[in-house]
Amino acid sequence: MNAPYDPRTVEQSVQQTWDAARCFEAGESAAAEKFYCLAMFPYPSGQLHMGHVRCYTLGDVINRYHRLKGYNVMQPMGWDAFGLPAENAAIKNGIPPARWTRDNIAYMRGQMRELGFGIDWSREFATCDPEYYHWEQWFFIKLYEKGLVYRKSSMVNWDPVDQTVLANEQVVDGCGWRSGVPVERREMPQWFLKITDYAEELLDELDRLDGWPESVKNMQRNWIGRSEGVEIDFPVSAADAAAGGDPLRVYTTRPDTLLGVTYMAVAAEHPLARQAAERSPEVAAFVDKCRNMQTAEAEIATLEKEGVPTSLTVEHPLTGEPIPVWVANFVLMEYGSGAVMAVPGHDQRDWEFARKYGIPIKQVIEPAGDEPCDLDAAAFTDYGKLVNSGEFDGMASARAFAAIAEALEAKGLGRRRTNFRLRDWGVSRQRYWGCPIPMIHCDACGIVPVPEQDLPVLLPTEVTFEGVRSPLTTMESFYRVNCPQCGAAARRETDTFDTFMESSWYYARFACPDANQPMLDERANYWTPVDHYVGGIEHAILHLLYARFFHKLMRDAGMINSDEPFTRLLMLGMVLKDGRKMSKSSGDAGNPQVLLEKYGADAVRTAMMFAAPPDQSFEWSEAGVEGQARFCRRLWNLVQDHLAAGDVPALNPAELSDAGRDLRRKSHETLQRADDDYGRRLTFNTVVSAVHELTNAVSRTEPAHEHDRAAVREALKIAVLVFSPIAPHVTQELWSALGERALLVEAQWPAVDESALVQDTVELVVQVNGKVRGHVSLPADVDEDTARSAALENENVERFVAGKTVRKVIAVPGKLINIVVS
RNA sequence: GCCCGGGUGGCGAAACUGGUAGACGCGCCAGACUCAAAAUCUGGUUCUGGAGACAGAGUGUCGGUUCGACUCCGACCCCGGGCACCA
Repeated sequence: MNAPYDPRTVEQSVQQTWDAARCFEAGESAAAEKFYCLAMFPYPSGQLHMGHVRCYTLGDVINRYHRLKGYNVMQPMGWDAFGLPAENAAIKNGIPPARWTRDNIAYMRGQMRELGFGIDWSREFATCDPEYYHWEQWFFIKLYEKGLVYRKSSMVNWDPVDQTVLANEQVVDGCGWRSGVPVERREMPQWFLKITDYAEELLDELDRLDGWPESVKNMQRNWIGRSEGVEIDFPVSAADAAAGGDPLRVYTTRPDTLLGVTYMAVAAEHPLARQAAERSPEVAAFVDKCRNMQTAEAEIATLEKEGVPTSLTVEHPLTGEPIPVWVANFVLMEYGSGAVMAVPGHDQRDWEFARKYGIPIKQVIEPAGDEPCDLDAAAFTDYGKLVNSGEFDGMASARAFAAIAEALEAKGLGRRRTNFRLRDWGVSRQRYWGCPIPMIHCDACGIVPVPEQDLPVLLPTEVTFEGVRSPLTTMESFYRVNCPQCGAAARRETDTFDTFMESSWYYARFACPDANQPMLDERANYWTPVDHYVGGIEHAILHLLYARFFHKLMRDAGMINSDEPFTRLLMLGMVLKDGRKMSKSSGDAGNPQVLLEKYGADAVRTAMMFAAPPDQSFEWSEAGVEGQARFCRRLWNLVQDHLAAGDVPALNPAELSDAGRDLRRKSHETLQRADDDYGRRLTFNTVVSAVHELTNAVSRTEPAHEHDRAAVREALKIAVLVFSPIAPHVTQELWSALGERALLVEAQWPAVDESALVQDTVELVVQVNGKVRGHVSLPADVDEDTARSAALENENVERFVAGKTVRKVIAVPGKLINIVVS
């Protein structure tokens, strides 16, 4: 290797070596501990952007580090291939989504190979492969049979541009996440997965996910949103009961304020509101207005709180007093029972509403301490002590909570209840490019699942688009079927699944991508859970929650024996360009291909790792790449110069000069520090710094003799090995140049030689009143008294101590001495 | 409004357990090599003063704890993310 460093040549040849040796093909083995390393698979949008480069480089660094540490590592890759952009491309350019997707995959796979990711390509699949979605359909039917799937007509978010239903989470600020236009509300029959059955477990298990960032767990906790409260029935007053007798049911987290209720508020869609509308034109007009407002879907949050009184009253469950019922626009039909008890004294929203409409405000809680409380200015919303509450007076809120709950339970008018904010997962999409929902609608038999032997329901790939609507809805060959039960003409479901379905279990399928009977086999239990999952912060809630849900579904179906899918989680910050998230529109600066051709994969990977710690968002700039290309070249030249100077003897620490010993200490410090940075801290930016420092130390070292040159060789080998997870190509080439015959990916991370870390002399900082005034060099095992007198003898220190009284001397062994004077 | 992060040179950042703030890199400046340029190498580079040794100031702001604070505590300002008529 006497040639000058040419990254493209080196990288191609090293990649061929890996391919020939099939280094990254993983198999189940009892010989070493398994390590499943996974980065979130990409949507095949066309080409990689810098966000992808960051994500998969981080994944690959973790992969390669764990190989060096002796694990049996598996790092797979696949494609989240269903989704809207393929359809949009088809509509725009007339290319069928399947072909567009396959072309993109081929191109992006090539880019990943060029970047040198150590991926087990034998496991690759795309979610649009029938062999994959076959099992998703199969599992959906199993869940249907278990009662975890249901069909419900419900209000949905309708995107008028994309002509499809959006999940709540796909609506951002009232607009579709892709189209950007305001969503409308429509009623439609939809398929739902009962994720709420698992709400409790999904929440509780977060406490045990020690390998997850606290911020992500918090986001999931908020999303699931557990609240502890009481469900209370307010009987309809006798005069109104004739119209239909069901009590008005509400849910509250503050039963301690029950005696402060002065009105009830129900949603416009609530049955009581409809009932009142029949009798009162004012109420009917208001209910109508609310519906229109929701259809227009403006900024709900800034909406003025409005309502109308009905002539209905209910009875207070404890006192029997009549309470007026209002229809209010701030009550959500979808949450709880669509009705609330209003306590204007102790809820700010209820307070504002009461002030606006002149409804009485009654104080039932007073501050336990000295907090201010002026019900003319605002509601008092803290917990406190009960007043004006009869037998409950004087109780603290917490005790009153229990006492009032018991009193209600005794009367049969209430019960304690845990509520969740989480809703069931609507999985139907009125789109073409997705997994067909394996159901058949028969006039006689109703819903009939597609029989197992007829799976998969294949998505036709030869289609033509007329407008945005799914071609399936007009494709007779697809939807005209005979009912599997009665044989009569029936209609196949033409909706497809939300693509979050595919990404909810792909990680398990990678363990056994060819499993046939059924979707997973015993290999899934060898590889899962994923030991380290890497991906973008934008998936902190939905994808991760759905995947956790699916894992539990697969566990309860007997296919998986763990509770959680991802043991350790690394959430990447975003790669920004001009302050915005990187995307296709970012132009050349965001195009890794240009950089790859100019500087090579090692430089691009290193620059990306060096730019910032992984969890931090940062603005990408090309400037750093050139610097890292320079560093690769320096390392290359350093190794060449070293080799050109001839052979070295076996390392003998006893023969080293001071310079040799210093270098050797630096080598082993680097090894120790990098091990911690790679394994525990996940700060790969500081690994790059550490390798730079070691390389600088080698450059500066002037070997006194051949023994020192042996220390230089050791330093170079450590630098190369430590650097290899980040820059795997150049390091492989240098590794073999340094005389190693086995591949670097098969090497073992060396143990730190503790004796090399020992220093005979240490430099102590001397401070006077906390300010650095000098340094003293002393033997490492110096006693404290000697250190003190040496510090006081320091010339510059003397100047600051002279004429003053030494009050105290603080000595931190091996670090510093602080002399306190006055 | 509530819940998380974060604020350090011209720039990206480091300082992990309270112990030399600015490692490492980018950029810039100077020098070497060169007819010249690029590349490469060497040195310098927080600010202010000083030829320099050195001194003073300095990690968003104000205050506190401590021999000693980027790090801990209290109040506040700003930036980013998440949630939000959730009863």
